[in-house]
Amino acid sequence: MELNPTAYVVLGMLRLGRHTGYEIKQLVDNSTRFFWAASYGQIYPELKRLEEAGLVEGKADPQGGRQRRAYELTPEGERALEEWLSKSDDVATEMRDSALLKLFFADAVPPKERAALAAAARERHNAIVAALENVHRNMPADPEKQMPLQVLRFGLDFHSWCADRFARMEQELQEEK
Amino acid sequence: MELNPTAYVVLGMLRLGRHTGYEIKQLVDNSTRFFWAASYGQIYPELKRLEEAGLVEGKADPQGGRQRRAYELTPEGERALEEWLSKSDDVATEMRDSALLKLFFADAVPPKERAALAAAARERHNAIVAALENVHRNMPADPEKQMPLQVLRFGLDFHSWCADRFARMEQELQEEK
DNA sequence: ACTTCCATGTAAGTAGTTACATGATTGC
DNA sequence: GCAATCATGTAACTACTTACATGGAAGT
Repeated sequence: MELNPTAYVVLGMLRLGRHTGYEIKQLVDNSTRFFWAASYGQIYPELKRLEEAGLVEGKADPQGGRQRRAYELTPEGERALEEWLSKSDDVATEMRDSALLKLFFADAVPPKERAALAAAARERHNAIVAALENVHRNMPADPEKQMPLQVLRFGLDFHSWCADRFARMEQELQEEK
Repeated sequence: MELNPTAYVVLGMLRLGRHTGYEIKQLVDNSTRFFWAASYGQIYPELKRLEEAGLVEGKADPQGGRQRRAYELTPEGERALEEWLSKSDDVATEMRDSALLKLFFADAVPPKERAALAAAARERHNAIVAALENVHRNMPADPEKQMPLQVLRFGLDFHSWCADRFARMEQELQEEK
């Protein structure tokens, strides 16, 4: 059975504990969204598909009069996740960066505007660094969650580097005007 | 009129000269694809839309018996491109990286496999560096194309940095097994 | 009372990929 | 003669976003 990466996001989050679709969305927004986002429009249908496939199991779990459906991994779901994690041959990186796209074509505008584009990109990455630092602060230390921390550190270094590199580009573009 | 970034890829490539849809695809594959890819399935319909909107103009330009349609920017197309380039408030970065996704959930697999994931990511970025160096070698020096060179240098630094950072993560993961 | 949060879901639309069909030209 | 390249295009599909509808609970 072929699952897409978003399905594994759901499986992965459920491996960390029993959760509702709503909670999965919160978890994604506080962690993987920086390299793999997911919306309700993906998560809820995906949960349904995964349940039909027998990889997760949902149970009604109302809180008071509020409807709620909590899911957990089945043994098959756990197996599917581990199998996917063990394949290191299909790792792919895709980027869609409109800042780099604009800079690429920016010979068409005056040098001042080129520098402004680089500055905007720098600011964006700085904002992400701030957001990640916030995530870091609110992250409970859990020996079972070493890898999320590793990836978070990667993300911090990554966006810091990008901010610096765009700052350098900005400088170079300012000098040549 | 609202255009998507892919439309601006087409406009931007046409600003560099008169081209066919086929040629635009080649240009994209040798340059922007690392931060903004585009397939024939996007390019040809986009050219049609842009022509209807009066931003590009296509003329039949057969080579022998082989049909061919070459496009160039209209003054309105040039204006639309410059206007887009002058807005630095809508620059967005989106990443979809299945390597980071796997690493994020990799507490579920033994340390050895975690290190293998980091190694695979490192290799991927090294391959991109090699590809970009190749692009660099085949790039003609043209004072009108300073920004493509700036962006190419950014890309080289970027993927080199990623390769190094994944190498470091790999080491850390090997030590803790 | 009002707002915010918890919670589930879907419909419509946009974006993008893949695979295919077609056919001429060039180089070996 | 054959493979690769030039060239145009579309149909089917997958992925993803946005906006909406619905309603209970908690906080202020």
